[in-house]
Amino acid sequence: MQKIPKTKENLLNTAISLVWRNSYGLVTIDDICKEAGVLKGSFYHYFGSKQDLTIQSLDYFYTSVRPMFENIFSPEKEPVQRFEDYCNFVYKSQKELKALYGHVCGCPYASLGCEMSNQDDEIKHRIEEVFTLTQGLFAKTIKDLIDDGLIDEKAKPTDKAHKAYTYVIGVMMMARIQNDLNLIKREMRSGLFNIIGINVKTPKPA
Amino acid sequence: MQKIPKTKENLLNTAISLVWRNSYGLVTIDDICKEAGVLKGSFYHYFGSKQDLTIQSLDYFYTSVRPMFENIFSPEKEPVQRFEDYCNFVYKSQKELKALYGHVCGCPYASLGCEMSNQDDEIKHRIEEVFTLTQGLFAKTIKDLIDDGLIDEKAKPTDKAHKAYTYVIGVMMMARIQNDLNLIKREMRSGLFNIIGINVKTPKPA
DNA sequence: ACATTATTTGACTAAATAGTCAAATTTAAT
DNA sequence: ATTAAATTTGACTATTTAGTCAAATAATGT
Repeated sequence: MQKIPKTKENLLNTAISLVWRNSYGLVTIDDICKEAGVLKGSFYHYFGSKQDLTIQSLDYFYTSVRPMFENIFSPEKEPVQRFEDYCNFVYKSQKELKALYGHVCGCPYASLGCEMSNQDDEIKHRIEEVFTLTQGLFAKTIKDLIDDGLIDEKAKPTDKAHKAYTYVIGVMMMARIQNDLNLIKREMRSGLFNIIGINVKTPKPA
Repeated sequence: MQKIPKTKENLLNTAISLVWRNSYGLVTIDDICKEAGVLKGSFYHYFGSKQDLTIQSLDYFYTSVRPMFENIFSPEKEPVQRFEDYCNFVYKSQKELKALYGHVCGCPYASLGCEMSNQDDEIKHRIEEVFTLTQGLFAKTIKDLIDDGLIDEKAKPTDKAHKAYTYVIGVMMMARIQNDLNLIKREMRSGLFNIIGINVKTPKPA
């Protein structure tokens, strides 16, 4: 873990924030510099282009997301609880973002991927990587549900995980497009549990 | 139905095509004019801005999509068949687009909505309208499934329709991001039928 | 045929944007 | 304290982009 210069980290965080709540195409290098309070020369000292910055942002962002996800999906927890925690985490994060920026921002990987993955293979590759890892966490949890006899094992865990994750991306998209936080509250957990086959009752308090 | 001048229609179609396969932010007015073989002066004769063009494109595009959807979801057909036809239609369209442009283009409303609906309320409004209408078609079909005794009626049709449509949007996003047509083939029908509660067997030949 | 309206042309401006660079400054190492 | 490396500064260029406009051309109605 090499330490990142302050200005560089500032630019990375600013880029993530701006692209997440707006879009890749709408955010210019000037925007990022202005918001970060950094001059253009400094930007080009650390990054070769917007594409370069974006790729480094994705890597940088994932280093902060990964440990959270591994905590949420920790195998030491009850599998149902992992999905509960996941839904709560997503809702809480999106609520914070909406409070900050006035918009439901959705999934940064899905939004960026939708816009950019048919333009840039490096971006595409990184996003697919995140998708694969997250689906892996889903699959492991579903496997544990089966092993615990909590759901029946008609479908393969990886298949269920894939469908469940696809649904989650759908919810995040709809919530962003319609700028509706309640969509996440109402539809994320219930739909996810439906697809996986968990008995849907009122959620346990976090 | 007033007739649209040739040049204007050309610009509308070009804009739809370019934005669909790339993105809103990446496509410039110059791009659209160049691709359409139209000079900028003509562009501004018909449209006031890119935003104006986009809104008119959405309206124009939906006039061609709507009758197709109403045919697919015609109440005279068996309800299961409607969903079969819907899946086949989506797959076929995306296959054609991929053959033309080399990319899975996904749902134009969802992609544009993701990028633009927190920037522009008029665009957002039109996209939500399409979503509402499509979910209505889903809900009607699900209601017919219940009436025919083909699925049990635990959940409300509108609720199921909403979850089903959310899943469809998820599939379209994943297919676009990963540029993978097979995702639509493999996951669209099976996931949709699962959520709705239709017995999933091998699809009937179209 | 004539007048009116719609459309097209192409050159134009102004602003935004990406990217460069040498010199000045700060930081870190010996 | 001195040197070397890293960082910052701010002014610079070139290109792209949105948008304007008056004149020329084409289409339409009478």
